[in-house]
Amino acid sequence: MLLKFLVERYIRDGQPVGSRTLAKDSGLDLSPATIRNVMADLEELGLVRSPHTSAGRIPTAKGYRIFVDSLLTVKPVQSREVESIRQKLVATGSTENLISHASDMLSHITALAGVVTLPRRERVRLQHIEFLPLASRRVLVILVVNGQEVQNRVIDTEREYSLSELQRAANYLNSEFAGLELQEMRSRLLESMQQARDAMQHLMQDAMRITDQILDQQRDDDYVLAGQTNLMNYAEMCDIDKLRSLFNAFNTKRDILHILDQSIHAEGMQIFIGEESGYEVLDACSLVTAPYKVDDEVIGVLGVIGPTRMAYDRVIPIVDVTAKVLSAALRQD
Amino acid sequence: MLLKFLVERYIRDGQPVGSRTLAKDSGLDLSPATIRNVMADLEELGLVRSPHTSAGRIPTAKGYRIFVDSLLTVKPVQSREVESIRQKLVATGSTENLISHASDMLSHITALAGVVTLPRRERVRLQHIEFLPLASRRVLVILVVNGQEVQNRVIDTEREYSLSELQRAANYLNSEFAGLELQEMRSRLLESMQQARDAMQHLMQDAMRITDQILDQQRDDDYVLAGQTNLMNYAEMCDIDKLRSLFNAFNTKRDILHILDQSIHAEGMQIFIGEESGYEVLDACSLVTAPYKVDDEVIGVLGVIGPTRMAYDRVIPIVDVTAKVLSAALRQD
DNA sequence: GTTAGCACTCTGCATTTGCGAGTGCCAGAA
DNA sequence: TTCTGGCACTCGCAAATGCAGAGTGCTAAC
Repeated sequence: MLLKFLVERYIRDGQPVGSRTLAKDSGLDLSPATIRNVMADLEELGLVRSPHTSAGRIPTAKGYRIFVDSLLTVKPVQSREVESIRQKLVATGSTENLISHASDMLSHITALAGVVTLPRRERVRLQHIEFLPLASRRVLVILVVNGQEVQNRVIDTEREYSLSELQRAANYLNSEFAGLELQEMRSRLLESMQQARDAMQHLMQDAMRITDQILDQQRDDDYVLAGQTNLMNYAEMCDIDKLRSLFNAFNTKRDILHILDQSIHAEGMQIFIGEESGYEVLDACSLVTAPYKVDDEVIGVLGVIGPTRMAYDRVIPIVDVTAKVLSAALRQD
Repeated sequence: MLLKFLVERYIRDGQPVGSRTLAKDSGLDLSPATIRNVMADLEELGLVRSPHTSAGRIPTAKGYRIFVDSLLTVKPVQSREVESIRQKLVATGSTENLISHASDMLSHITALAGVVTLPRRERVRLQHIEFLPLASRRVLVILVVNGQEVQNRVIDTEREYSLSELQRAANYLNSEFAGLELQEMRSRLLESMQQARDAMQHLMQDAMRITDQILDQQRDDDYVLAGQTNLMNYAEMCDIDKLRSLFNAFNTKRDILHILDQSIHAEGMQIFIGEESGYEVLDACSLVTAPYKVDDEVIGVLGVIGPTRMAYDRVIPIVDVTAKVLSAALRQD
């Protein structure tokens, strides 16, 4: 297929590619004229376009799509790259560092921007809860969930609680609910509160509010971005206005998260090319993502953002293995 | 002083300013020719320079310096702006959010990039400590310090501890050291360990390692940046290479932190103009900073980064009040 | 179906040209 | 002494021009 060579060539050096170069370089033994005819067909199909009448053709998003879906032969990842990813990640301690290192690795190896969402676990398992009195009527709640994640919130309580009251409450919750999921705890707590209304009523309500907050927060999650500046290297980004709105989108996070959200639900790798994402700022960009999981449950997604003209054959497997390595690293702890 | 009008004019519209415009617009009743003579003098003093023979003059860093030091008349901050800062910050809960909101406000109001270092308290006061067993020989240590800051670390212990052992240890530490500074705790702990060597020996050692870590971490601090994209609006930033290295510096943080560090030690506001900062990436930038404090102790610094050609008369007071408001907001909790 | 050839179009680049803004300097006025 | 008007000069910028190169579409022949 001629499209393949055209896309490869364009990816390689970013210039519109014409019939002559293609004839010489593609290995196919065809004259420029024939190629011109074929290219005219491709243009009619909407797979390529010419930026102006007498320049070569460049692939459209649709063209890239076909290329990626059916023409692409991926390059296996250098085993030494895999090793460097693995080592970097395995050595890392906390979950948060793990995520940001993964993002770094992605951006370094691909020379694009790396992005990794924070892991979101469907099942948040309470391990330990602790109330600590601050000033009057303010209580610090510390929650340990999922092994070693610590969350904390300050709540304003309705009345003042003594230290021993708080301890009793915490003891109760710990003995009763440790090991359970927050969801579960929430409903059971609600139940038992309806039966007996005791002095802790309000405090328990507050505790519930916190669990709600935490469950909520799990939802509107976040991501870690690295190597944005890599994107400035690409010629198609020379337009400062485009660049600004892209960076703004990175900061706002909302739109980007929305796209990443789509790929977390679709099992397997996902590739958004140019305008496919539906967001104007990403028109000139592609996004290659792969979900990562723990215990066979998808808990996040990682990937890279770069110009549509990225080296898919190299990037795709890199994203893939990084997801696998990250999954493995997360399982460990 | 003529320099004043020149700088003001240049700040206003970014064009090299010539003798004619200055003669007409400065209010001084002088002919262009006179002004030309004066400007020649200024150039000799190194306060202005002409980008090429027949363009007007633009201020040098030295020129800006004199301008801000002795010629500047600051505009009082709009009281409604002060109010919006105050409201935004007072409504905020956690310290971390406070910092990032402050940064946001700075960047919004000035239309430059806002930067705020995380507060670093010399005295870290232990409020509560808690050990939680994870897997075998791994213990999660939760430290509450300074009112409501929660820190946590996982440590690998030498041997396995039972839940009750851990609780005893925590109880001991809490009853003995709560309210003390970590430094103090550290030395006392060391002392008592040399006297009696008990079963907890190792655990205590580990606890101490943690306090060390936390004290360390206080040192290599961090900052929150907002509105970087604002900088892309300025003509002097059109050069994509400059822009990239600037953004890289933002990401690396090291150099920026170093500069911010200088201003944390210098009481009062600090202004770095262009190459004064000593870092090449900031050649075309100025940095206006003010320290913020709690209980009369400087614990951080905030400011804005923008082109040398920024509206100092507006920016300086804004940075000033933001520092004050942030200080006040931090005192509250 | 493929190829060669031809006329045509468009861009990129360098060169030229003119204009305007601004300067430096000098001689004369206050 | 200090300021001003005038004049020649210098540059940069922008528009105009011309040219070479790359690429196309089309048609006619293989």
